[in-house]
Amino acid sequence: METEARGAEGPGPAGRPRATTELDITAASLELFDRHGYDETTVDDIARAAGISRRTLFRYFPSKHDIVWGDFAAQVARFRAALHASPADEEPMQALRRCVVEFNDYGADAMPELRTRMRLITTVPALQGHAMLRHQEWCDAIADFVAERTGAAPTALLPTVVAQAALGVSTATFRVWIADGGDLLELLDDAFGLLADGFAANVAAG
Amino acid sequence: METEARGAEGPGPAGRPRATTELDITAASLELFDRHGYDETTVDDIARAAGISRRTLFRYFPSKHDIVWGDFAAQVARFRAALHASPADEEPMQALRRCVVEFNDYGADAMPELRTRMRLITTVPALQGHAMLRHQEWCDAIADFVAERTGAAPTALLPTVVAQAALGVSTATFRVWIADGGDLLELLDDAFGLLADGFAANVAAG
DNA sequence: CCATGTTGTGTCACCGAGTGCCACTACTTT
DNA sequence: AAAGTAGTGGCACTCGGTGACACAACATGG
Repeated sequence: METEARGAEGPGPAGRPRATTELDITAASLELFDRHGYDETTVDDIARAAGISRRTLFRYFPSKHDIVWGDFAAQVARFRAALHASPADEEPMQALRRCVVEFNDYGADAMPELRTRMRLITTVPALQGHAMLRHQEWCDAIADFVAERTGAAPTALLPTVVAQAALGVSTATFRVWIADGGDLLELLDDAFGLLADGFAANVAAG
Repeated sequence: METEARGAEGPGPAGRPRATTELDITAASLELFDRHGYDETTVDDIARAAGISRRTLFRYFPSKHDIVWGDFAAQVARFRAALHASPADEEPMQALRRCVVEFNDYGADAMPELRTRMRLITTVPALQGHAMLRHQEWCDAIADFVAERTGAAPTALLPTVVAQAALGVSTATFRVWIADGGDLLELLDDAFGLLADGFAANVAAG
């Protein structure tokens, strides 16, 4: 694939070119998961669909769970950069709110795939569990941002609590979105508004 | 074990008596995990230490992950009852705060085992992931409570967001406690104070 | 054109978690 | 003593994941 795409950029790196890409594998997997279910799809099924061997598949992804996430690390890097680039006079919680909404704005084209991915992650138990691990990097980005803005250590109580709470809010919002539909970005904006203002004002006997 | 313990209560239920208890298995497992590590301890090791067969072990616990948690479902039931019994004139977020602190008050005797358990859950990746699944019941209890108090549906945005945020706050607090020590109940009280008041007031440029 | 280094791929063997099946065991009641 | 019931253990099997090794496909240098 490097071979055909390199064009005028000169020869690619030495060695045998890669036979596929992470994106191809993820696309093939989501197709299978969506049709037959996550647990019912074996790794051999995926490898066969992607046209590679089982062993090679595990060189592209460390586990079956990770296939669903694609290149999440790159997305987190983008999120981290956006947080860091927020203007100094913007309220931290408002900056967080804005960046989270932007982070989840993949455009209308990517929405169907995003829905499939999030439906799997929020409904399949094995993936629900794994989500926590994948989200940790995302959480760390928030904790670092809050630490930077407040002057606290990234591992102190306030930054970690804000980060984990933000994760919880995101998770809940995605779950509501998958179940009831609606506009994802609007829901996220509402939910993070609640978080910034504090729940006490909004959760009252009624 | 039922056999020796039934005493004057008459004969136990028909059939062969159980050879061990969940608590015995959990105790033996924590010992092994603490000494040799979670991943390094195989299910066969645990079964041998508990004096039962591998097959029987999986009749007591659905997975190796669940062994660490013991009878968590019973604890959640207790938590749910405490929330439901909170006085009607108590602010919901304050009731939640109080109940969470009480929920984690197992007394000084149980502290070493709690530390071991929570150290495993917060540091071993496989258990970190599984924790989300186990905590879901705990989250549902909160969502139901908030729904009850606010009149919203348990699956609406506000109750789910509060519940997930509360879970995130607890997770962060436990992580700080395991890493830095201190008084767990005090930390929880502080963290849930932040959550109730809202982060905006506490997270400001400084 | 051939030799060499480099990188990716496939095959094989293996381990650990988890499950279905079935015989057996230890208790109960009649 | 016979029948019923619930728990146990062994066996074989599936599936996810890993290490080792040979092989294939590219680059470069002679």
